[in-house]
Amino acid sequence: MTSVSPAGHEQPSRPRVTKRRAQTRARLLEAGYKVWAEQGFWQTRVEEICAEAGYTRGAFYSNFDSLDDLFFALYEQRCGQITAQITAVLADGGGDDSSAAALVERTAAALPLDREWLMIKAEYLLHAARNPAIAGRLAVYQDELRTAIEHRLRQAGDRITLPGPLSGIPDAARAAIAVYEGAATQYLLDGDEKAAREWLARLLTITLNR
Amino acid sequence: MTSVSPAGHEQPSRPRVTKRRAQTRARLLEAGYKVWAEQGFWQTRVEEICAEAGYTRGAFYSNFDSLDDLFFALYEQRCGQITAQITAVLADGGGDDSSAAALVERTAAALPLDREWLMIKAEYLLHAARNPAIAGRLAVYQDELRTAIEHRLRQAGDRITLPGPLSGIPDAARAAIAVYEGAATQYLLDGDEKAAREWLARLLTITLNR
DNA sequence: TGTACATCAGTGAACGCGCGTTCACTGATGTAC
DNA sequence: TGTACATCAGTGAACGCGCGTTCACTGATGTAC
Repeated sequence: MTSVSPAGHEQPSRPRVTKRRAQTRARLLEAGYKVWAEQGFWQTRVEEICAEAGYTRGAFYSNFDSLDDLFFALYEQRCGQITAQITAVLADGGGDDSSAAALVERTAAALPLDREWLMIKAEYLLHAARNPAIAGRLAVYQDELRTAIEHRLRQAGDRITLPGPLSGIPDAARAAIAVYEGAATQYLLDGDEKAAREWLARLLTITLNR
Repeated sequence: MTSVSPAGHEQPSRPRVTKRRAQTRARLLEAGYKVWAEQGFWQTRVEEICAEAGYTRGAFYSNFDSLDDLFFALYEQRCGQITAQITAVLADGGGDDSSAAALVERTAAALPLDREWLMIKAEYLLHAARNPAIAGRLAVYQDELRTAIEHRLRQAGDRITLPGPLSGIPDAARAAIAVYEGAATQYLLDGDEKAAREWLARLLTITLNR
C-alpha cells in the first residue's frame, strides 16, 4: 500500500500544510539568531532556542537536523541579506553630494556596526578558519561586499586620490574592509556605536582619500 | 592533632615537592594552549589536554579548578609574554635605519601574525565582549601594546607626518592597531603569512606616513 | 457551508551518551636520623 | 650513604548530570464530497 494521491494517479504531491511549518521554521531561525548572538555558538542549547521561539524540542527536530544545520542556514541567510543591503545602499545614486568626504560618510554609514551581527560574524570567522569548506562559503559573501565597494569607488572616479601604497581600486576596497574589521573589533569591546562609526569614517578617509 | 612542622614549631611550611608539580602544571598549560588553538575553547575536553600533555584527568584536577581556570591563566600568561616581546622589539633602538619606511617595517615585523595566537585572541575577544570583567583585563594588555606603539612613534619624531584625520600620536597608534586587526582577520582566512605581513606593512604606511 | 476523514506538526516523556568531577589508591618524592 | 617513614602527585574506575535525540501520541490543518 504505497501512498497514492486521492485522485488516483501518483503526483509528486508536495506536502499539504506549509503555512504553519514555514512560520515555525522562521520563528526558530529568529530565535536562533538572538540566542546565538547572546550566548555564543557552542553554549547554545536546543532547549533555549525552542523556549525563545515558544516551542518544545520536538518542533526543532521536526524542522532541522541539528543546531549546525540551523546555524549555518541562519548565517548564510543573514549574510546574504546584509550583503545585499550594503550593496544596495552603496549602489544607490547619491549623485547630489559627490565629494570624496560624502563617499566616505556613505560607506561608513552603510557598513553594519551592530553588536549581534558582529558577534555572530566573529564566531563564524573562527569556524571558517578551521574549516576550508566554510571558509569557501564565507569568501563568496566577502567577494560580494568587496565588489560593491569597488563599484562605489569607481563611481567616484577621479574625485578620490588613493594613497601611494594602494595601487588600485581593488586594493582600496580591501583596505576599506580591513579598517572596517578593525573598527568593529574596537566596537565589540567598548560598545560605543557612535564613536566606532566616527572612528571608522576617519580610518576610511585615510584609506580612500590621500 | 593539627599539622605541625617536624621541628616542633608551626612554620607556614610550604609544600615540599614542587619541582614535579611545576612541571606538570607547565605541561598542562602548554598542551592547553595547543588544543585551545586547534579545537577552540568550547570544544576542548579535559581529556584531550591531558592526553596531549601525557597525563590522566586526575592530574588536571590536582592542578586546576576547571578548564576556565586553566584557559584564563593561560591567556593572561601568553598575552603578557607577547605584549612584552612586542614592546621590547619596538623599544629596542634601531637607530641606524631611522626612515619612516623602516619604522613601518619594524612595526609590521613586530606584530604577531601567528595562527595559534590569533585564533585564541579572537576567541578571547568574544569572551570579553560578553563579560565586562574579562574585557577589563583585556584592556590592560591593549593599553600596554598601544603605549609601546606610541613610544615608538614619538621616537620617530618628525620623520613621520600623520594623515590629516589622525590628530596625534595616540590616534595613530590606535589606527595602527586597527589595521593590524584587519590584516589578522584576512590572514586567519587565507593562512598566507607572508602576504598578510606585506599587506599589513602597506596599511601601516598609509596610516603612519601621509 | 458542513461533516467525515487523512495527514501533518508539534508535544513532552524517556533514553542514553559524553564528559566533568570525585576519590580511594599507589607509586614517587622528600625528610629524619 | 642507607633505611624507615611521611606526605604528596598523579592514576583511573565510577558516578551522575546535562543535554541531544527519539518516538508514540494528540491536537491542528487541510481535503473530499
